[in-house]
Amino acid sequence: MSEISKAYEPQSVEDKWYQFWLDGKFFVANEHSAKPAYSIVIPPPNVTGVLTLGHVLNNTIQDILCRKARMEGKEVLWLPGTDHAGIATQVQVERALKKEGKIKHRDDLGREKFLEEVWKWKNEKGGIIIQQLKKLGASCDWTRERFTMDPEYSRCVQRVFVDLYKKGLIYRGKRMVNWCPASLTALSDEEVVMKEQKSFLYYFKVEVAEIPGTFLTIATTRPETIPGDTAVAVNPKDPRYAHLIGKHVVRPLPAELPREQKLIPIIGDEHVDFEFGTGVLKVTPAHDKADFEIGLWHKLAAIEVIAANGQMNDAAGADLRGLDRFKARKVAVEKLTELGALEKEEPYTNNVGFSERADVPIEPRLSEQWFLKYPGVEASKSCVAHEGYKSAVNLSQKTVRIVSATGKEISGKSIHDLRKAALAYARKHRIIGVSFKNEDSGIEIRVGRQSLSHAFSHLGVANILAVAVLPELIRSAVWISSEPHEPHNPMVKLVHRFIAALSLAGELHSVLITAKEFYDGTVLYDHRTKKITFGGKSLEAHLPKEKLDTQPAPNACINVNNLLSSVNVGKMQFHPQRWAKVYDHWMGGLQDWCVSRQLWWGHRIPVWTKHFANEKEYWGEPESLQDELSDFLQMLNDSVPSHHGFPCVKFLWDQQLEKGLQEYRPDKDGDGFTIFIGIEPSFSAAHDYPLVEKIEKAGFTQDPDVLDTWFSSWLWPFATMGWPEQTDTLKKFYPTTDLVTGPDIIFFWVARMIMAGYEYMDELPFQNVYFTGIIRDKQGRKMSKSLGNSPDPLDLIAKFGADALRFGVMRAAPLGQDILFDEQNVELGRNFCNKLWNACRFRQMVGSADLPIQGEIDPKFLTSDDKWILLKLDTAIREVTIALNEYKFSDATATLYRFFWSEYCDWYVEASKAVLGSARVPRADSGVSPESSEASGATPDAATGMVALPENFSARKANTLAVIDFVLSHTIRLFHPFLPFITEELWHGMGYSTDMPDNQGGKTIMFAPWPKPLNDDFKVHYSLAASHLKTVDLKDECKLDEQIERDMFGRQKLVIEIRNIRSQNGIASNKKLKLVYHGSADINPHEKEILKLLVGADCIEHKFDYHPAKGEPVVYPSFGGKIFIPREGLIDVAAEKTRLTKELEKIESEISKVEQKLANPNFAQKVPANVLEEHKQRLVEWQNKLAHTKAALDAMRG
RNA sequence: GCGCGGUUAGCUCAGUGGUAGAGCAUUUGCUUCACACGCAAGGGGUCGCAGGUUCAAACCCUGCACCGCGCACCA
Repeated sequence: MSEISKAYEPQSVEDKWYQFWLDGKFFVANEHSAKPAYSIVIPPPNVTGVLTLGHVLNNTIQDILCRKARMEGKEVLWLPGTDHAGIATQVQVERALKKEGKIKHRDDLGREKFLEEVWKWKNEKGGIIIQQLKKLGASCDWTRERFTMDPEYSRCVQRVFVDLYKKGLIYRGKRMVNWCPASLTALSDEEVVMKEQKSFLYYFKVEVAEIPGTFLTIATTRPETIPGDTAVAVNPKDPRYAHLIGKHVVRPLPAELPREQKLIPIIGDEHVDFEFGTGVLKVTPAHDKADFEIGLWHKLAAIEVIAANGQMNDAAGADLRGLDRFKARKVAVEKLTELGALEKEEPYTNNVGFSERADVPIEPRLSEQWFLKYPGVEASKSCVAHEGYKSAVNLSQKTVRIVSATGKEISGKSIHDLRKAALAYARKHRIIGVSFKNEDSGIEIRVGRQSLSHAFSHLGVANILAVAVLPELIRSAVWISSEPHEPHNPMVKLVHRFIAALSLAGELHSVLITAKEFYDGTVLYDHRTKKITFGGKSLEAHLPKEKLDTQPAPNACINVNNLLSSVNVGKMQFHPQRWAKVYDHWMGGLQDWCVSRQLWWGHRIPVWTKHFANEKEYWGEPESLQDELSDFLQMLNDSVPSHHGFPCVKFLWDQQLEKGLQEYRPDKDGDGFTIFIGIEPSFSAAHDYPLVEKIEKAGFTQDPDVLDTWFSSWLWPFATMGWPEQTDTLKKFYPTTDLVTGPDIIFFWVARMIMAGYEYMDELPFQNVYFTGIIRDKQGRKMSKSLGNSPDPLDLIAKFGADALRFGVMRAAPLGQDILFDEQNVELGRNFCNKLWNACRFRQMVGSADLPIQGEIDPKFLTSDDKWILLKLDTAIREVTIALNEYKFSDATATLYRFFWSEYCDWYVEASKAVLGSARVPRADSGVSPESSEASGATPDAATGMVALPENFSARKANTLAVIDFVLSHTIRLFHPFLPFITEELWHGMGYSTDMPDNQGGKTIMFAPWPKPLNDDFKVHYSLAASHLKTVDLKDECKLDEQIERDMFGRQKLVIEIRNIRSQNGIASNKKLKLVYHGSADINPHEKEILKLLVGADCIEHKFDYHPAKGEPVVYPSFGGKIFIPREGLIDVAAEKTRLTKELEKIESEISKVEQKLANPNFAQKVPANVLEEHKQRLVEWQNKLAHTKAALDAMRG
């Protein structure tokens, strides 16, 4: 830092240091290191994406965590990479090609050519976001960068696909799927977003065929699907229509069909809500999920009337054929009107599913797809910790350790022991819990892995209805299980019975049940209000009143929570924890995942198929096929290294699609069947492999579909580390430590990674998940390209610097809240960097060449300011460390800001100028008046009138510099995770790196030790504490740090008061004051110098006897005496009077507040002693002030 | 419908029962020898509403209102 510019210029240092870090290989993780591991896998951004503020937030957090971990001596792996983002990328490239005029549709190029274009695009744009992350300072191990379509990664994806098939979890099925007519692909449920739509509800009538002249009126939002209706459904309990079941109606469309072809049955189905519309439902099995179910049940035909592209097909009839589905809706309404069938239409608001990507309404469509039943579900369900227990539950090896929320630890030899303890506890306290075993609903409350009945049977307790559970245990030992797909009505009934049972038992008084199967509805009995609520509503809504009347008098409280099925319980922490509930809810209602996509860009499904028209055709084939395959098998075994661990070939076959669905196959092709051959990794990716060639020669073709992008993303934590081999990287860094991501992909990604982790690594993929907020603009709107409200982070970096951007975003990002982004945040970050820069610049300027950097601090010369700032540093280190451990990044930045700016710069540095800035500094330890030059031991220079340097001056100055260096070298390290660039620059520039060992900060601040709170030895040595805390008797000895704090606080109050008087009296800031101190002994000379400096006085004259002018302002220092502030010329008596009167009012109001409290007899009686004392003390202080202020006012009158 | 957040200064937000806080914005005064990307001093709040518990409530309990989000949905 030889050339120090006045302002920090980030542009001139950032690139330099990033290159320095890369050159030094400081980001590279060593899997053979002996250091403890810390790892994060990056949520891979879309390969063709550009950096957004969301990425900035996300990756800054990860970088902070990684950099702190490095400084703590951990071996850090931050594994970066990108995602191929199937649909997004394909759409993007397609659009670009169209724009370039290369194609009108992707079919123009064909699959192979189109994919070439995508790869080209990827190779051109793929690096952009990576470069941008580097600009931000991200300390990723770039040598390990991965892409989800890297050959090795693809092999993992294929391997998993085949493996899951073999486990029976992947199947092919003809199902209702969410079809996107724009991208022409199926979507998973998660890719569909519901949007409210204003539309119309159309009422049209149909004639009952068997009873001419009788009409049914049907309400629908989708008249265009009428040609696809194959039934009309009514509720069999509906008296209006029940008698019509079994008869038929005439479907109005397509109008041109003969009447007999339009007869559809009237069926009875419980699903029909007779409150809604007219109570008559049209059933369109081919275009509605619910109707499909009804169709299955009643064996109805399905007529597809909407084609894949969203246009009506031939079956829709002459009027609608070829029309877009929305145009068709209008036309259908016109047609109904024309036929006289339309009765009315009314405005109606309903929710319609939209394709998240293409933003068009999805079409439920019958289609043959690959589905996955999720693996690893059981372990995944319970692994996320909930509020209430601290996660230290370990049921393995039959030993149990549970730490309750209260910190109380319960230990037992086994779950069994705990149950016994629970029972004993319950007997003693006569507390009752309840277990249900309900065969009908399959609902059971269990303890541990066993049902309660089983668990307690050996104790002779039969038909357990009531079982006691230790309150601390309940949260972790009881859960209610049921089939996730069961309708939850029986559960609710059960809860009612539960409450009734408790009520009758007359023992249990407050119950809180939380079970995911109840959608976390709660049952709560409040003993104060004597009210029970369930799911937020009063119990009256659920239970007959007479049951409530039996409620006993309350005196106990029990919590019952769902939980614990395995050793994984609570091992993973979500931050903030509330997302655990969202996760649980989703896990509780898992639906099979449609994993195939009708796209080109992605992992092509490694399955080859051939359809056989009949058995003969089939039997003609297999021998040769078998022979060929066994040849290849042999060949592959020879050529593939055995440790690879992949079985080479596996038949996948499926003689029939799901039987029940046959009727819905659009291509009724007789009794044919299909053989599927799944090919495992290493081969499917490369088509020139002979195996594939042979298979294809035999007439098999590869499934044209690709896998959902998330089907590759969910393997990210281990597929990036060399899985399926047990690599050293995996051994060292899996499970990863933290995952940082947005809550919007909790289902898409987080939950699925957890399941994959358990399935393939037998272990959770990460220990902590931090969910960031969503970045919004100042008005709270989501950032979006169309709104143009998303600033380019690179522009911000160019304007303010990467550190400023990081700091600004972190400061504005409280845990778990959305962030309203404003450029002012970044400006604040920039200002802060500048402050840091200048504070260091100040240190450079006051130092001199002959003084060492980071000299030893000599306790002998330590002033109270020095001690104070060291204690504040200690506090800051503690606060920042705690905040980071709790993922409270905005708290950490707030602490750093406060400490550095308000405490260090505003007070400490300013005061230190008394020592550093002027030569006329007397000895602090002399204890004599500096105004008397004889006493100070220095003689005035005859020529200048200046006092010569006391002998020990340079030692004192050096000591102050040493304290400054101590504080700065710690502060810079505390800042490093947040502000990597400027801190590296300062670390070297200030010379703090020179004393450090190479691997601990000598080369780079990245490995400098993370500051630790000052220890007792340090504090005692420097008189920051009276003695080691454990030995000190607090009663006798006033704690030193408290004394230091008090003194400093007193001085700050005094300084502020004098400054205030200056300001209120209109004394210009640049005008030096001449103060008078009136007291029995003069102020400590060192203190006096500082006071002069801080309030802008050129002298404080000590007088034993002083008669102030009328209205002369006066302040009362905490160390006694009075300080007068004389004004040359006229005193503005009125202004001073106003000031004092105002102050008086405030004092009086405070006094009355405290007095009122103290006057309350209950207060003195019930309040804790220390609080009482505090209040009394406060009263005394205010009363003192009152006296002073009154005196001052009096003086003004007199 | 169910659930989850939120409601504190003009704005963005801290604040887990004991004297209402920060940053920004704003007003005033300062080219004070680190920093005008700065220094100093001020002004500004019945803590969404209503009850309850408590000696004491922004904080705990109950209800309500409004804002945001998620899930599930009836055509």
